[in-house]
Amino acid sequence: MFEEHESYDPHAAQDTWLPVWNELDLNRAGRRPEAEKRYVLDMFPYPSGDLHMGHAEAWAIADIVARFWMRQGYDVLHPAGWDSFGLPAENAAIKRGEHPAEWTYANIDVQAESFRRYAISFDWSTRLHTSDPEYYRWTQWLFLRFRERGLAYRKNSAVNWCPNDQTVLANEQVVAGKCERCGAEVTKRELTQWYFKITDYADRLLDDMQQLEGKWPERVLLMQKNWIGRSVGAHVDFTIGSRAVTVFTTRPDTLYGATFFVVAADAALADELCAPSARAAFEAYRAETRKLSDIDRQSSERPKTGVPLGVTAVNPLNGEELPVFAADYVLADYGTGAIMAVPAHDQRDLDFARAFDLPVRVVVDTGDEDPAVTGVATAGDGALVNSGPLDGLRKADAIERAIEILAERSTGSKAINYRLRDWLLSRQRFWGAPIPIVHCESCGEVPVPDDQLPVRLPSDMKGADLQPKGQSPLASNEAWVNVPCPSCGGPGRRDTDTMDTFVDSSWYYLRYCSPDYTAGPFDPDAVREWMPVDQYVGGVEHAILHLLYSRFFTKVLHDMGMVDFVEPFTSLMNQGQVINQGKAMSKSLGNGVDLGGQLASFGVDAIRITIVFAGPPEEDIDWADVSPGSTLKWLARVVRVATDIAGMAGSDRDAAVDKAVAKAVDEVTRLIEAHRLNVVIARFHELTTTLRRAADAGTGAASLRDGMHALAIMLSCYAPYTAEEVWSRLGHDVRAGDSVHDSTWPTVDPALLIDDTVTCIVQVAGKLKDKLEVPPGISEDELRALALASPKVDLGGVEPRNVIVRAPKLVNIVPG
RNA sequence: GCGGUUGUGGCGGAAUGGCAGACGCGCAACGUUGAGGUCGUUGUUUCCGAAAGGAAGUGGGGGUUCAACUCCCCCCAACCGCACCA
Repeated sequence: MFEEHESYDPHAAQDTWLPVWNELDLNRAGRRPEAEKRYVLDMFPYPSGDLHMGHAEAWAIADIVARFWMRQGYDVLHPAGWDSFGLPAENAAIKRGEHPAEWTYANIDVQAESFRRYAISFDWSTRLHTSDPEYYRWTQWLFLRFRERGLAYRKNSAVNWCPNDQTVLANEQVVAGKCERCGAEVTKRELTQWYFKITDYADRLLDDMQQLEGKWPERVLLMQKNWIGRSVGAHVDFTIGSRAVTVFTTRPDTLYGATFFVVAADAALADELCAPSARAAFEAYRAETRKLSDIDRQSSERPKTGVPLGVTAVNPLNGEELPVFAADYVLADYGTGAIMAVPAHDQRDLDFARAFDLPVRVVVDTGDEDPAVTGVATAGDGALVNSGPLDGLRKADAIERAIEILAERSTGSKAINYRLRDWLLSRQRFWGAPIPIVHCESCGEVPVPDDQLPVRLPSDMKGADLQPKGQSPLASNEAWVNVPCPSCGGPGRRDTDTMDTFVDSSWYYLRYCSPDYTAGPFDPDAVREWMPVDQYVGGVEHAILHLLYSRFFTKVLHDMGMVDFVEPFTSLMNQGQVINQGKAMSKSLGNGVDLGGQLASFGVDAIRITIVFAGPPEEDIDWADVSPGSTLKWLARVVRVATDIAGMAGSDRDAAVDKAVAKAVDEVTRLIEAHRLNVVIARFHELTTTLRRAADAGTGAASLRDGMHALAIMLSCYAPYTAEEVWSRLGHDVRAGDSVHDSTWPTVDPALLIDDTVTCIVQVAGKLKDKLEVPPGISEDELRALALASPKVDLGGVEPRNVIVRAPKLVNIVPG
């Protein structure tokens, strides 16, 4: 009965509606001043070339949430910006003989255009770039405030060094002993560097996770918890010569089992303690240790090595003298860099003891075999033995008692230690925010006064000027480096390091609330309105870098009185990766899928829907398993059905259609709220089929029009162009401002959700035997009788032992 | 080694105590068409059966329950994170 249709051309729809939307500007935050605020945020992109499949997934997910909230009447902030400082720009600049800004801003323009075409509902007025002086001015300002609070400081220590990128790395940027960015093996260097004192916030970073429980992925919270690595134990003072040397231990109960003492070979302490007679051997060993890369050093299969330092340490509990060794299995920067070794109850100590033929003394009777014989240390619970005043106590009690005794003698106390290290933030590279400090012969470290910020990067350095040389390229720019000391006016030199780009990204979500604010990093009123972020979306790879740093920044800003919350991101979703043929896309495998090509073939909407329909948002998508072609077919079907319905005259209603629409809207609403974005598409398909069939039947025109409106509005979150096309065909004048993207989520009449009859399952011994259509209000007794009367229920004449009735849905008959 | 996640048709996935396999891909058939399918309809877990129907079935084993993909215990496999952190 309906006319033949021309096939739906998604690209024509894109060309039609995108310019109209740009004109209408419907995604502005603050459009609904009276409404409740919602803040949706994707982890902002790094401008490395054009958008790829990974971007397409992350932003599709966040965009659905943002648009859903807009349709629901919230005032939504969905901002756009770029994390635009960083190494790739610098490397590209060296290769091309340019300034890094050229490559960076050209890429940003490409990505911005792609985001627009990909129909992300950004409020473009928020646009920021961390490499803009207007932005990094405030990154520098924050650094200075942190420094005033003692949270940014300089120290000399052995640091992670990437020989390829020629820069230091934070602990978090070393993955399995390799540079997170380039994969080169990380080595150690002794350098003076800037640190943020994140360890001061270790406890609060742990404790405040309570607020995130259930709203952040469990595994992210666990990763952070393990990364912070809180250990409860004791500090114990041993005496070596005339000095006290403190160790950290979680097992003070095993003090009587200590048979030797170990100091980290690369710690200053080892050097200080070393007896003259042992010096030559020690220095040779230390030199060996320093040559090892982290990746070698961290292997637990490596045999234990070490050298005696020619001194002894006195155990404060029993006065025993223990030989002192320097070894590389003790870490210089964990605890105090020194340990008491209890080989019976610690595997590493036991391995060392066996290698060096040292005594093994059992002090906890765990019921296991003697570690000295088996080579397996026993870490379990048991009664203390050979331990003087601790004998007979169980492990937990012995730990407490040992600490009491130590405290009485002032040779120890309860202590908490963290695996978390301070955040090394200085980098010996060019394309980052300069550290706003001037070094002066007479005044020392002098902060650049606030009114002289930003300390701008020089614009005249390009290409080979930026070549890494072990110190920042800025150091060779004499005109930039030499400035008068802000304090005394004498000759000064700028700090030539730049900040880790993770500093930039630790506060961008605050800047988005008032991107043009000039009186501070953000307008406190705007932040009070929008923050914290209601929905944050990003990859799990940032579980311990960006997310931990941002939480730290927020807590510091809270302590400074600048924000009134302690957690920046209320809810977090980690989207999965887009892979191909079972493997991550990579150049070497040649299995990359080009987003631009996919969009050219199938259009934006088909790709967005294909991505979310492929599975739950947090699961990986294998592009080899999906079929954007069939998604496009369905979109075309929706447009056809809409066109047919738009052409139907009449005001008659169809109760079945009304019910189906109400149910679909009700379910879709709840599914989106629960982030079950893939299941929503199934409901869309079903609703489309319902409308198609009813339209073919030719009745209920008014119901069909309402139903198609509801579908268009819901679809607007997923397939913005197709939804607008449908909306327009239904008679709305989009150009005049009547856009589906300014529409309101359909309301549901609760009466329509109640069915006249319910399907009741009849089971015998838990197996399905019959289905009955019954009124929803049926009584238990009626239903029981009805079920027992079913011809499908054959009990062989035996009385049922039990009949479970869950009216009106189920009857389960348990035979006798 | 420690910690965690996941395991459902040929495939992606639905169902989180109550009809296993929604929805889609693929495959097949029928209709429409001059033909084609980016159109419409139907079928499609496996085994037995012509059919009606029956049996089995959510990685494996055990348990709780009237009832288990779902909750509990053990095992296996794959993946992820941390890894000499005292």
